[in-house]
Amino acid sequence: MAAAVRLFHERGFHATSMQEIADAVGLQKGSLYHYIGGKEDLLTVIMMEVIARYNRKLAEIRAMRLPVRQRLELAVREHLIGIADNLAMLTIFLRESYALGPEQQELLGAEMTRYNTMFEELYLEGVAAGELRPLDPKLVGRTVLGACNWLYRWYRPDGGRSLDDLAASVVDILLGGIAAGPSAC
Amino acid sequence: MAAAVRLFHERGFHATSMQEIADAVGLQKGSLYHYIGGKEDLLTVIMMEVIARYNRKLAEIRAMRLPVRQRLELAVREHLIGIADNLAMLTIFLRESYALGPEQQELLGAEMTRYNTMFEELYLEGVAAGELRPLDPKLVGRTVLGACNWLYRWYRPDGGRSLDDLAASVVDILLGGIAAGPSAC
Amino acid sequence: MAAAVRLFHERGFHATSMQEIADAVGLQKGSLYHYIGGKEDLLTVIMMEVIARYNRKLAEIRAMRLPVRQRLELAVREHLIGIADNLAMLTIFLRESYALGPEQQELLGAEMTRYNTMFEELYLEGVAAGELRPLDPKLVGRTVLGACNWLYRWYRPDGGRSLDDLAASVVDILLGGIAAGPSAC
Amino acid sequence: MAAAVRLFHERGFHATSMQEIADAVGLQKGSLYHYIGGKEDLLTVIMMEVIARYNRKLAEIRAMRLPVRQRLELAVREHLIGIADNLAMLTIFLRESYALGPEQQELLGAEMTRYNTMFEELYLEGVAAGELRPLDPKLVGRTVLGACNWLYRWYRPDGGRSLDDLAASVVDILLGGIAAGPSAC
DNA sequence: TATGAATGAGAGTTCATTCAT
DNA sequence: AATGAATGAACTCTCATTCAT
Repeated sequence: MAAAVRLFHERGFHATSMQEIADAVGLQKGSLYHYIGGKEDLLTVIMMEVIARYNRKLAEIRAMRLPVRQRLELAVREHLIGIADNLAMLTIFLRESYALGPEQQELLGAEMTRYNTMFEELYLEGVAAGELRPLDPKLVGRTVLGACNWLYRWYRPDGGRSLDDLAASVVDILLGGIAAGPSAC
Repeated sequence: MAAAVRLFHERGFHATSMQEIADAVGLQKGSLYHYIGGKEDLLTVIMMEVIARYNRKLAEIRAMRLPVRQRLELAVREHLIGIADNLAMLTIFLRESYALGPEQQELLGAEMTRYNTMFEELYLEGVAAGELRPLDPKLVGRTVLGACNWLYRWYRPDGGRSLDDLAASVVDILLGGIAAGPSAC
Repeated sequence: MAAAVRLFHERGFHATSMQEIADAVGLQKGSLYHYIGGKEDLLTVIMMEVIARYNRKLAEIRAMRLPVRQRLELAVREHLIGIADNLAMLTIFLRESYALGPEQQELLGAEMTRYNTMFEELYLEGVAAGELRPLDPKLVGRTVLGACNWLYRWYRPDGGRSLDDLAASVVDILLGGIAAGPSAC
Repeated sequence: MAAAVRLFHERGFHATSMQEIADAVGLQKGSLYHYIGGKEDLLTVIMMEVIARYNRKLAEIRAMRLPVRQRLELAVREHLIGIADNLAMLTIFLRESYALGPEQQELLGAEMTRYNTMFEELYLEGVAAGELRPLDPKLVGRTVLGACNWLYRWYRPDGGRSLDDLAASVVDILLGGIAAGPSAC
């Protein structure tokens, strides 16, 4: 599994052969099939693990006893950190989802919708509390989360700046916008 | 080419065979090699075309005689519309970039950096003019553009709302943030 | 095809690899797939060819202007000769039918039922004409045809006796029985 | 063994994996090798058991104090009943014999020849007694026994008619032939 | 007696690409 | 300009069997 995550991340799902995975764990490729159902299974397991973790985390955050705006900020921050801290798994998750078969894609899609919905509800709560601007919630979710997801495309852990700083900055951008002054308010 | 774009979009690069492309254009698969250098060439051409178009467009926008904030808004809007209007090509561009060989990836990366740099410079111009908040320009670029790029994952043209509206809303979110009141100002 | 027939006959369907077929025709095994859909296709084609030929032949014989008993004798004789003359194909047909997938088996089964039904009708015609004993027609068909089919298990073309003789003898056994005297008459 | 018989019958020898046999008996597949020498051994044992049983039975029948024609009728009847009553084993026996290695096939072939020879001798005894028509004994054996063997291809135990009836009818066909009147006598 | 990890050979199949025509 | 036969390497996956425990 760890080997698969590493290889799928480095070379991509299609470009990784079972032979390479087997080599990485010092087994014959046939031997892998004692542990897994097949190559796609490996991907499915990774994917499901990621989304489950994310859904769990977001549910926790929503339930916290904090002002809604702080909870939303936390949600965004944790989303970002979740990517940066598990760059390999999340790169696979975000990049290879269309490599799954239709059924698995549907399952995955349903879980992802759950995540989006939770985020939208959190946002709506913030709007109701007067802490967030009233906008199309779906669009907010997609825009904010999309901005975060893009992280996997450029974040490299060996960067100088701390991850917390970075997350804080992104949160600032998304919450406050980039426009100056009253124009956006 | 058009056939390749359609098929790469629908099925993905790896899942599309030369046979399918040949079928789509009514040729034998061997005959394709009179027109193209190979499968990866096809992808490269699509990719390069997209990024060239984007670079050209952004250069134009930057050079316009408009207040910088309007130019930046336009840049974001055009970025979004460029995706939505060429969903197939841009899906391929954003999704399949790692299917390219290392050299092509480098070439492509250089062009993409150019685009990002232009955007960052535009942003910086806005900061200098006092129209945009002073933030890490790289991060702003990546966040704003990332939010836009995510569009390819969920935008479907048959939606009820107009594309212009949608673009305007996204611009509003990114420029103004989602937080309410003076807190973000 | 001819190579497949020979190899399937000699070694059996499962024991014949695509590699061996490819070797037999001087091609790479991948090259076979320009001509066939797969290994099972090869078998299906052989099977369908055999049963079609048999159905055609029996329909012809039934329609002949001959006394019904002669037509039935001819049917049995031709059934036998058809096996002996195409021992390879008929061995495959009779021995490997369960190697087909369920759908192909059903198709094949339907055609085989057609053959049996034609034979039963011919028999019934003979009964109506008073030329054949009235017995359960299904059982007659299965018994007579089963006796013939068994030929593929022991007939070897290099035997001394002529095939016509042999067929005549089997016809005699099946029509006249093996019991002596009036007991069976 | 019972599990193997069932599975070989249902799916065929090649289509049955050791895993499936192990599952059927609630063992791990490695554990099977404490009891058997291998997959082919399993088949060999089944085969040998069948032919031994048949040889024993036919020897008994030959030795009975009955008119030869009755003994021959009995032999045919028991041959049929032996198939119908042990459809799984006999299907395997009659269908999978070519799945054996050459040596086992030779051993098996020798035993089968013994059976045929006994049958031919019984027939010859009947001819000598004037109770059976003088015909080529080898051909009689192959034809009569072939007709019987075919039973495994169509007999299904849940049929309405009794097995005894069926056997009697087949015996009648084979002994008396299907032709009417003196023509066959 | 039983496990189950591991083997290793081989299966059928796919596919981008080449090239003589 | 186009064919289509052919390649050859790579692919995922299966399976009977072995063996240390």
